[in-house]
Amino acid sequence: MAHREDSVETIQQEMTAFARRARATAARMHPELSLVSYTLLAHLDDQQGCRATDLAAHYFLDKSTVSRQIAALEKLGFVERRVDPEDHRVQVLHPTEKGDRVLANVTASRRRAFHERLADWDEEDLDRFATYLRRYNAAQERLG
Amino acid sequence: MAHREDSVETIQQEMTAFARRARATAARMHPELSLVSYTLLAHLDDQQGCRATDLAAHYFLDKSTVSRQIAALEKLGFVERRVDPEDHRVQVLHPTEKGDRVLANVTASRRRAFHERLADWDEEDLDRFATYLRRYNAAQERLG
DNA sequence: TCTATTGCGTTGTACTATACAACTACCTCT
DNA sequence: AGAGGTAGTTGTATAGTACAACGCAATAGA
Repeated sequence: MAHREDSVETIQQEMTAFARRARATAARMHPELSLVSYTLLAHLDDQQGCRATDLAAHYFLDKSTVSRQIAALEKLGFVERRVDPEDHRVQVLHPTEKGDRVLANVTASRRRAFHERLADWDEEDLDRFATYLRRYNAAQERLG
Repeated sequence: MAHREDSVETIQQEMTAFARRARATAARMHPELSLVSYTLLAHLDDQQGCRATDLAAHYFLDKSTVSRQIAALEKLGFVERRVDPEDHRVQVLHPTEKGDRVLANVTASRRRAFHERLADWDEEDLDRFATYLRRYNAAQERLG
């Protein structure tokens, strides 16, 4: 009973602490691509291109936010727009070659940072932690 | 080997997804107190009052940021300043009664949300997850 | 004791991320 | 053809943040 309460309390505190720090840490370590830009660019890469609207829906962002983020990424030469010939309202977004390079660098660097943080964890703990996080995020998505 | 990689990749993805969403979720659920205000106010409550400089150091925030956050909390009537009679440069910050009430409400509501998300977890998983999060955050702090 | 340095906090300025609302351009259905 | 919906942009506003310049108080050194 008390134990359950305590664990939830700790989870809350640690998740909160992490959330508070995350953006600033990411910005410090990867100045060339903010956490949000990184996520969007990675999604484009992953999906082999998609629409701004899809990004907005997937990340619960306003379309205006996505529009500006994409405009910034385009200005940096990391993303290009291809107007859909079937529907001229639609722009399919793709990473450019330069965007791919930067994305690969940041991904590698993020991966290094995570590996470093988790260096002394054994495989079983890593696996469990990954599973817990996935489960937690799924629950949060489900419950809003 | 591959397994280790996969787990780290998942942890990275899920932590990133969580970080991206956290502030907006918090703001939606607790409009009266942002994630940062909440954290600062909770710290004051916890420490039985402290200085702006201490908050800045503890949360790796610029002193100007803290100054403005505190000003906002004061304007809302959630925090009061008591000039240290020993050192007139120093203001010791305390939650007001109203601040305590709001803090208690938000804390309770956050706690409910976490309990809801974690409702179907058994005690052992909760305990492990809490431990992992603590370990992860400690490593991140240690490694910058 | 006078001065120089340090520490605490505020204010000016700038930037990023974000939302909401109004708008344009385009598409689809009747 | 007109109505209504969809994709994306732009205007406006807000929050959170940092950095730099400042003012005031305290303290250490000559």
